[in-house]
Amino acid sequence: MNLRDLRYLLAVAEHEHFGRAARACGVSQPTLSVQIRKLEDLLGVVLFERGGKTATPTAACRQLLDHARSAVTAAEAVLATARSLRDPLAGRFRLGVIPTLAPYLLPLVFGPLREALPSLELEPWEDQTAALLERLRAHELDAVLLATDETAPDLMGAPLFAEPFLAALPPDHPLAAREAVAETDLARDILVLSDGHCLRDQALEACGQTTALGASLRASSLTTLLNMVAAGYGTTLIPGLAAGAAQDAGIVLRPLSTWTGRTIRIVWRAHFPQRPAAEAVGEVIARRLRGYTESTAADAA
Amino acid sequence: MNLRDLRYLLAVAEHEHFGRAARACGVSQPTLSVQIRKLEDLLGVVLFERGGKTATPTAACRQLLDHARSAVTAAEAVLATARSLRDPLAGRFRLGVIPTLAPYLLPLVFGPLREALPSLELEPWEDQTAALLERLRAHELDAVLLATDETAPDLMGAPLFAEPFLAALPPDHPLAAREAVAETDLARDILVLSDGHCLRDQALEACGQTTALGASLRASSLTTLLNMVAAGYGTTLIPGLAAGAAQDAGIVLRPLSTWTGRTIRIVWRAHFPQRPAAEAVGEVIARRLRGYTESTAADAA
DNA sequence: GTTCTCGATAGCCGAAGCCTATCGCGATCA
DNA sequence: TGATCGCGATAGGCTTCGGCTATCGAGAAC
Repeated sequence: MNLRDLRYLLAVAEHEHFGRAARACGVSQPTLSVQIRKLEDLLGVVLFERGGKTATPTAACRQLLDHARSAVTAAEAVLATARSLRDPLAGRFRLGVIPTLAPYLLPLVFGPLREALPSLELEPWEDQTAALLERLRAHELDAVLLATDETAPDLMGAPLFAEPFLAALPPDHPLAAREAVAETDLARDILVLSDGHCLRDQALEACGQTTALGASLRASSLTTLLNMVAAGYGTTLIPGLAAGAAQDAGIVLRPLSTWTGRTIRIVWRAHFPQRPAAEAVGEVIARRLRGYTESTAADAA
Repeated sequence: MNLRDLRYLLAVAEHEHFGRAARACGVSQPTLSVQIRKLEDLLGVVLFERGGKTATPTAACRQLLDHARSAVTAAEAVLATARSLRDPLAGRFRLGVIPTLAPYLLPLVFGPLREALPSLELEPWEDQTAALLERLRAHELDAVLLATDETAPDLMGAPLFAEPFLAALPPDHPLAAREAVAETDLARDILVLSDGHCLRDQALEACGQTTALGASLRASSLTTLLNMVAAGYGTTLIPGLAAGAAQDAGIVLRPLSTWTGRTIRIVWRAHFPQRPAAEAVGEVIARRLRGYTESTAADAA
């Protein structure tokens, strides 16, 4: 049985006339006659009483009409829904962002994203790199913003912008007197985030270290880390976008003597069909952050 | 778009695997791939993310699944309902019966009908001949039981049994002394039903008259007519099946000297598709009334 | 590197659906 | 009563579509 058959059935039942129903369906009258006959054979039920002038639905037919109608309308709902979903730049878009980036980047890009992609419903999700990738591979996220460079054959991505690291010092720290700071100078009393944050590893690596100060001084969030630095527990490296928050916390920022930083990338599954949306999101973010490196360096100076 | 396409869609969405979905649908994997691809083209929406190992429904797909499911289940409801309606001897059967027959015939045949046609839901409808035919032609009745012989090209029918007329007399009427009564003897003081009852015309015709006693003595129902006869207002002809009711009313019944009566027929529309049911109903009634003429004559004697 | 799995593609075949032309029946009208 | 009209059914031919088998190419696993 075919949806077409049901449409024919409904048309004949409505018009009580094969010719008019055929015209309404856009087919010839013989076509309709044959198909209705076939449907009657298939169902084993006479659907219409062909009188001299009219074709009247039988009692059996009338019991089938409701079901037929709901089948046809449901099928049309499929088409209608698909039509409204056709735009790849529309619909829900679940974007994962690492915690050392989200609070500082998202406020900058929400506006431009809403403007450029008005029908994309952006749903941010904040978690650490490994968790984000797991969710991405499980189709629970559509794309993620990462600061790491590893690649995988099942994933694709695009770099968006380079974010410099800045030295974050207590105001009374000896290094605060310098114009720029060498990473190795920080190594002595550097504080880092807890395990799992990519920034932890990157900061340690930049200073040429593999272990940090005592476990009791590992901060679980960048905000806490900044508060610890401001309180004089030590120094740290912060990502450039967090500069504003750091200064608000009363921290002195200094550029590093040699440029060091991380590259923010957007990453999606290689087979992700909404790839245009991911690329568009990336493009908007990249455009918003264009020329960001220089201005941040200027702010810090 | 086809119901088949929706079934395929549901299968792939459920199994998240083209090969297994194909096996579940009973088709080859290429068939499924092609049809899903076509559906995606038609809808303008990517339905599945084909990863290395699995095919995952996209967000858009998931929004379509409910509609697709309800379309498929509604279509299956059409088939299931049709299957349950397939028996032509099942379902509602609206039977019109004339008022001078219904109260006396129906009690006799309800039992046999229930027994012979257990899934036929008989709905009796009592009205005069003209009204019954109108409802029959309007598809508001499926068949009617009539006592008239006229035929029409759009109707078909079958005779069921012959019902004799009996002379109905007040107990003290002079004719009550005779063994049999001639119709013409009744003519003098015959009472008849009101306009519209076929029995009225038949009774008058039997007596060779065209007008009856004064209008004030036209009864609107056979029961009233019997009561009038019992009260001595006059005589009448009653159909044989009403003999019991007449005797209960205290009326003397006599057979007519020459057999006179009416033939009860069942009539349905020429194109009526449930004709087997109409014929079966007629057959059951005819069988129940077989040999009825003689026994009634015996009762009256 | 080899093998296995999975989905996509190619090429062919039969069924199904649609069309036009025509028929047959019944109703209507002259 | 015969001609005409309207309606649904039927016949024959064409095209499309959905199905199959065989095969390919990509990616994962051994």
